[in-house]
Amino acid sequence: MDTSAPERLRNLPSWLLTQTAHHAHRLVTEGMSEAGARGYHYRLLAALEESGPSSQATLGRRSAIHLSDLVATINELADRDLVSREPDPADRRRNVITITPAGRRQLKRLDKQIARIQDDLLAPLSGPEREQLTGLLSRLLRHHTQDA
Amino acid sequence: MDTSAPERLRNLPSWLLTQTAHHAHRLVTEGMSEAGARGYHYRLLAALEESGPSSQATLGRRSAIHLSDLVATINELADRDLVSREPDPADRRRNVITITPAGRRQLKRLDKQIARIQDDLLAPLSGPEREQLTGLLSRLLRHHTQDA
DNA sequence: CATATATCAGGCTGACTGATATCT
DNA sequence: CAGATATCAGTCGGCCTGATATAT
Repeated sequence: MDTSAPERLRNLPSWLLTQTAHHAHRLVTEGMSEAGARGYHYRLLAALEESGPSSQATLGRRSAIHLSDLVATINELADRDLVSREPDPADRRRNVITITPAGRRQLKRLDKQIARIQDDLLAPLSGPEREQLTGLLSRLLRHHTQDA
Repeated sequence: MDTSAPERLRNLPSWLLTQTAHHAHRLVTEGMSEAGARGYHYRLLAALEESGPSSQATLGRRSAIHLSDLVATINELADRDLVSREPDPADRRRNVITITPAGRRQLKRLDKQIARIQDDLLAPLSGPEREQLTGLLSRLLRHHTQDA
């Protein structure tokens, strides 16, 4: 993961993207693990806090986590009492997932870690450059998620 | 992998990076698999063609592929006769890996796929914007690979 | 002796496929 | 019945750790 890679790759957008993303991912993973969490936990807790108690299916859509992975992620969070999983009396196919007070506290910790990480990640860029970058990436993401 | 994700994430650089990288990775994987290859094959063939026959250790450094994965990757390429693996008479610890004529032809095909993919990936951006993006990403990558 | 090289077994996260049972 | 929901088992690429055998 160190040396400078074949010449062909050095200015290749797909290469630059995946490599920088790898560093971003590494930083996030490290930051999350300092709080005993991982990426999926943050995404799930954030989705829960923003949208309120939800079924797992809804939560999967909102957190962009695959349903089959959601089960395990909720298990992990429920084991730590950061979320609760209750059967929905109104529709017995569903579970209602709710963030607990401890979950909100954990989310706050993770929010702080995440903010710190952005700064590490973007360290070499000026304020306007950071906005340029996020603007360009947003447009790419929109393009590739909308039409596919 | 579809809907719009928690609000917190939508403008988060680490999120934007990993998500766009995921699309990039998907496009590359699809493009490579149309030619019966995968990402590591391209990186390895490119490193080999650019630097000539090499030991596996050297190749690992040049292709940024982990030594433990190199073994399997070379196996796959050697099975298809795209590279050859010969013991080095000068240093019997080493294997000399060489790209074959078929390997060069395959590399050319992959080069074309990769070029096409960059265009898909960056479709919504203008020429100057593409340069902005690669410039910013290059600086990030340099920063995070140098000092760590 | 330490070092370099190649190999193997295995783990991890994130994303995904497919099968199944249950309920609406 | 079709459709939604939750679950479980397993795959995959990319990246990584650690152990081992061999040669320098």
